[in-house]
Amino acid sequence: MEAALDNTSPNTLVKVRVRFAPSPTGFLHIGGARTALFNWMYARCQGGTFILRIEDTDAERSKQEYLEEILRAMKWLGLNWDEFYKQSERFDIYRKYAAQLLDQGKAYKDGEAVILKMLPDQVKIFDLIRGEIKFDTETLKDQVLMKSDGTPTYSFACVIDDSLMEISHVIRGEDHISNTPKQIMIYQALGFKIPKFAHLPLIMDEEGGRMSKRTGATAVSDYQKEGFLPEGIVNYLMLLGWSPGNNQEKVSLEAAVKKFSIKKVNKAGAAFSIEKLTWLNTQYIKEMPVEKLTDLLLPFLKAKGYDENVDRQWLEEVVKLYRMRLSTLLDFMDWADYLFEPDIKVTEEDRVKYLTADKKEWFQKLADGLQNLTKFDHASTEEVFRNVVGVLSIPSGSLVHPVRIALTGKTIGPGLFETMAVLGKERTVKRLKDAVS
RNA sequence: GACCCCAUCGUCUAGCCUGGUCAGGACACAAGCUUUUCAAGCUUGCAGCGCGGGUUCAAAUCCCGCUGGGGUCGCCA
Repeated sequence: MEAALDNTSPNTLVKVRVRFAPSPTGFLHIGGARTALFNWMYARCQGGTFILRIEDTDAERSKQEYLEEILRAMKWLGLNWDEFYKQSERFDIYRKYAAQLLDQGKAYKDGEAVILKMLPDQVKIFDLIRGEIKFDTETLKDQVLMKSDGTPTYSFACVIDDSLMEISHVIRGEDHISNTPKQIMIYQALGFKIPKFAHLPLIMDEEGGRMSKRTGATAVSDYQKEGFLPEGIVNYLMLLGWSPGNNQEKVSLEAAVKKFSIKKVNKAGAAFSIEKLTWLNTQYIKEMPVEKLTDLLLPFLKAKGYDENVDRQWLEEVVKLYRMRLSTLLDFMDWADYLFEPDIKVTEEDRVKYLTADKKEWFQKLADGLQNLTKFDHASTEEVFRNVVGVLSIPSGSLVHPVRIALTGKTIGPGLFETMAVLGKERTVKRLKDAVS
């Protein structure tokens, strides 16, 4: 159905086969993840095949560590692949075709290198997103196909693999547009069928410049470490250059696949906004079941050096208390530090403002009342608190804030009585007594 | 510099193909409500078709130019 629409010759129904072809010379970049995502969505919405092809022809720069990192990030994002190839295992194939072009006189040797003669031509490529793009190959230099060391160049290996793997649509970043005419010449020399192309707009940094580590995190793994959820990242990335329509912003991968259309992808580059990503992440955290959220938080607790083997039920109570105010998983560590650290941290400013000498008596009264409780929950602690406030004839606010500081070290946070409940009687009483010296 | 791509609120976008809807939504920002604080939530507000020519009764939408931005010019991928 849709497959026929994306095809220039409507009579032949082409099976959709797309690929994401990262080079393991670095971590999976957020821009690479977007390219992978769009390829994945196109494959899935067309009932096609998504291929992961590792372009590791450069033995010097390719690292096993990076390869593993890329695979891990792809899985984490939920971008599963149907077929997997490594170019380093296919060198014989590239050599064979290089020899063929040499035999046919279409390429020549320069030392050990094999070079393709460029013929003056007008090439047109059909881009699903941009329409027809015309190039004049006259200005193109002869292209190196095989390097002196016997390994193929990017374009040569790419063309051969795309052909042999029967890639129907080459979906890649806009930075590859200028490579396309060169590759077309290789397709033609080889007598291969030319696939359709779709060049995605580039992702820019917040200022509209080129995305780099200088202006923010670029590796998918960095965002994971910062506590972003794959759902949030994927959702944000798909919104960069595409819209599901109906004014929808929050869209799951499954829902997006149902609506995806490569032709609706924008042509203009998009600036990456960490704030919108963060907002989406907040939405996913809020709707996440407490149990699952708690699971996801455990590795962060461990990384922070906090004891992750605490009572599970208690931990879930804490998570419940903070889940509505988390933008990232990492935020939880800041909120809940007072529950894991032996001592609270109070700024000098807050100490002077809230923990004044006159609070000593108030805190003592409150501590005494709380000490007598057998059941230490929201209702019972509040009852004691109201009582103390009544006896002292002070507005409750004048005690609430100092107490929050004394217990958590923070001026902000959830309701005071829920806070007391998770802190527990022993620590609550102790911190009240120790607060003012 | 050459070649190529692009252009709607500060940002992401809908609308453009098949001209005629107060140019719609979201993030951010501001205000209000709520409230023991901070968030969250709800309500409201602010803000845009880069410029200049055409074509047309009518242009964000079609055409041309300009300007601006981006990309590529490796025996890296």
